Amino acid sequence: MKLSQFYIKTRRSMAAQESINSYLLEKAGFISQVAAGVYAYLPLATRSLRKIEQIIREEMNSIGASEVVFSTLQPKSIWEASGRWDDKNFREIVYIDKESDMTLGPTHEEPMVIATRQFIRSYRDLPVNLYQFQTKFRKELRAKSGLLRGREFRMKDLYSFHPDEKAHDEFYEQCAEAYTKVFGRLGLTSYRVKATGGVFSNEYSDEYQVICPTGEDEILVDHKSRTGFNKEVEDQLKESEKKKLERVRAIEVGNIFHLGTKYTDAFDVKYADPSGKLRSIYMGCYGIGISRLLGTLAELYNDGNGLKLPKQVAPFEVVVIDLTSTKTGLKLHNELEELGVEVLFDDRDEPAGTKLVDADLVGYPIRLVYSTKTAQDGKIEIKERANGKVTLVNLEDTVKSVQKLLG
RNA sequence: CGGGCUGUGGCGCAGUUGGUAGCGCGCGUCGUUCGGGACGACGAGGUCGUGGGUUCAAGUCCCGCCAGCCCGACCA
Repeated sequence: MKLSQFYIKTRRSMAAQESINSYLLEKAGFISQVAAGVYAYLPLATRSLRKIEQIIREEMNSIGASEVVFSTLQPKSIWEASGRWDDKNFREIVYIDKESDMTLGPTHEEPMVIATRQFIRSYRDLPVNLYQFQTKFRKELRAKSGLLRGREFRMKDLYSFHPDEKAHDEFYEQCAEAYTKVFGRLGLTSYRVKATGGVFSNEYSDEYQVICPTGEDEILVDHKSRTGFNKEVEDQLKESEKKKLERVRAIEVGNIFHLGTKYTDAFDVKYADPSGKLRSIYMGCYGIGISRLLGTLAELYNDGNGLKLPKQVAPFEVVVIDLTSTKTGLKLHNELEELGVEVLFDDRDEPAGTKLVDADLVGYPIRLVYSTKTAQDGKIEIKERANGKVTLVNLEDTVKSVQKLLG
């Protein structure tokens, strides 16, 4: 891909911002703010979000879930049926258009139950595991911290339906393992943290938290087992238990809930067991904040010069900068692209400094610079963004070296 | 929803005791440059968030509203 044909607009001057993730993502041209807690995802962010979603997609598919795309617009009747329409706490966070009696979906328990109930009549129809990538809307009283708490945000939400509690718990654990894998693949160390169920569930929930000093949650963790407790439930711990835990700030990147039969019973959905007896359906829901993950990664992977996103989520793997008047850089780019490497060629008519500064800002994991200096010895410079390591390799070995670095 | 701060060319900002708006970057043209956001010359670009009010005169003073940021409360 040539940079001139791809929309990357980095910013030279930016107002100082408290939030590192929105400052850097906006400066590097990933996002553009629309309103408090509302951002447009520009081409760079779009590519990163896709890569994050693909990793999640693979892990969700591997535990037997099917991807769907449900509607964002939801009629009032959906909420009335479950009784949530009259739940004041819940209603306060929902964008409602009173004229059409429609809402912008803040979550999808109800639509999932409604869409599946006619097909879940027998134990043979269970389990059902559906997930989607969706934009959610919630009236945050105070949007803040860039992508970490928005009023509009990307989310992966999975809903599962099971014949009994035991079956649900088994899937719940499978999903928990999948979540640990997802965050690991993204380059994050996640902690499974006990928390209250909030307005969604009367039971406990498990949150997936990533330690980050700028996070808004306070949790108590055990590093060895990668587990912990949210501050909101700490008074239920014994002093001796608390002593063993470290208190840290963190960002909640995912969570999983036991919903029990709350929603299925509300809609009176039952299935027939082998003896023909009608039974309640057990449900769970499992969320991952996609846009929040991008914010978290930006928050953790950066330095004074810009972003350092891990290669599995960086918008491109390699950038090629040719400071000579030859076609060497372009040819290299073409060759890498042929091989399936996500490579960008900076073909702008800009001074060297601009290209180098932008490369650091966007944070391409691998930067190739070909210049008259390196050309003298028939070499090219390879720089790794993550550790700043610079090596000079023979021009003909470039592709091999890049592939080695990309693993 | 309470408290604080801030709204001025595209972006970042300055604007004194009220006197009719300026700087840097970016942008356009030309030339010189080319390994860390180059340099020179010329040029384009602003109803100062918004609605009232005070005044001969308001970017500047007063009041309301809106928006953004931060703290708190709240929050899958």
